[in-house]
Amino acid sequence: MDLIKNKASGTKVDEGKQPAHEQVYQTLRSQIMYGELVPGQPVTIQGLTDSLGVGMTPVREAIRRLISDGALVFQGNRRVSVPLLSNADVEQMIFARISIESELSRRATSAMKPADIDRLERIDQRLDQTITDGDVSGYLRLNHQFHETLYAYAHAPILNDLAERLWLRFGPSLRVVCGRFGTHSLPDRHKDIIAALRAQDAEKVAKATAQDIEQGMELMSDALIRA
Amino acid sequence: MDLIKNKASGTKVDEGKQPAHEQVYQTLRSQIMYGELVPGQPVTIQGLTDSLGVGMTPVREAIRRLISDGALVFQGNRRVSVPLLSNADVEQMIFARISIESELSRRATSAMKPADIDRLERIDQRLDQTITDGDVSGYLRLNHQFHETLYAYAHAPILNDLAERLWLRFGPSLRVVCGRFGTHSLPDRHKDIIAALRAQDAEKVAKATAQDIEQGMELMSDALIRA
DNA sequence: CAGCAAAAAATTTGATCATATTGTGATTGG
DNA sequence: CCAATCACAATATGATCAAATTTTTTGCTG
Repeated sequence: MDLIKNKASGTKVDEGKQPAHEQVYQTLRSQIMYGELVPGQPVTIQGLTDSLGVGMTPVREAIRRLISDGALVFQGNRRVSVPLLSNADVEQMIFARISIESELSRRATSAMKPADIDRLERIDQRLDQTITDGDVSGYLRLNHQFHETLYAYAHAPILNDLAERLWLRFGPSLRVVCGRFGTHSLPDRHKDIIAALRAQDAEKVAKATAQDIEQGMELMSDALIRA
Repeated sequence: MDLIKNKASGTKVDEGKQPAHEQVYQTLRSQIMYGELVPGQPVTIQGLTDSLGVGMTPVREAIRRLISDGALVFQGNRRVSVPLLSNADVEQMIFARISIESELSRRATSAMKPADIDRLERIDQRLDQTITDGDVSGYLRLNHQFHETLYAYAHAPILNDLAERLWLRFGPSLRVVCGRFGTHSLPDRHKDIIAALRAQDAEKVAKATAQDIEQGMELMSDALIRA
């Protein structure tokens, strides 16, 4: 009786102790974060109830959460869609990301032991592989994982939450950039970050993080102008 | 933006315009922001359906949004409550608020015309009245209105959104501080902000904003230690 | 008669509610 | 003190109603 026919997206929504609305949220969140939904694409409740095989209440709750996250936008007449970023939006995000995420990096530095830094480096190596392979989906996932892993050591849940919120907002647009330019032109200050972590130089870590963010976001800004 | 056409007769307020879940959200948000709910207080769905007179679906959606906002917290076993802040939380909020809101102030400076600054000053005068009256609720509302009005001139919706999110989080705890110490010891760098705005000195505006934030938040931090 | 525009019907989607089901905490008997 | 049971609150579904968009029909003009 638990068998739920899953239509499109390969993520199953059955099995697990978690309530359905939580699972729907995580599924959609992941799809948005890693650019499986195109900016501007409309999102309908009934479409999701069909494709995910759950009732409308869990879907509605998940959508409300995502709207609150800024991962989806309410288009006025009861329509919901994936956000399209303006240049002004990107500019504000650059400021906010640098402010918050540099601080997260700074705080993470002293908490990281050599083994932790090794773990981060292994993620970065896998990340390099996705770049040479031109694997956009893999790149988006591992790039996020790199930053997420680093920031976790800051033990600052509120700052982390603010950062996550920003990542959700630019996820779909970042995917578009990668689709346009490929993965080869993508920035990677991760080597600098790792080196500075090894040197226990918090300011250098923060600086390298800021540069990584700025490069990535400005690439996105450039791509938006052309779109 | 669509203009709403007025019905010719009876200008009775059209409450049915907004969907119920939106109204529930706004009601709860206001109650949380202005401290009508005590930190740690449990929030139940059924209690709200009874007291607000709506079905559970709108209530559920509103609660999910507020959890995503950080205005409510999910306590694991299906329990939802108003957040209790730790000292670490407050410390992170001080950093985030100063980063974001100083920048909002900085950006607002050049956009404000003398008449706009007058409007801000009138809000501050009413705020002073609430302080001398010991009117805690009025203080919380007008203090928020002062900052909200100022930040609106920055025309930076994403930064604004981050700031609002932070205000929602500390709202209930701020109320507790006021209840403990009264309104007389509350910080007010608003005069400095207004003076700097008149001088068109963006850096001074940002600095005064940072001081206003820091004083208020550290008062809160002190109160939390004793609690 | 053709083409455009406006109006009306139909379909799609969203909002709300009532109800069934499931899981959690409390209580009471062993 | 532990465990089986009970009561209640939360989760989830489908039905129902309302709103909006799309499609079809109709009427008018050139």
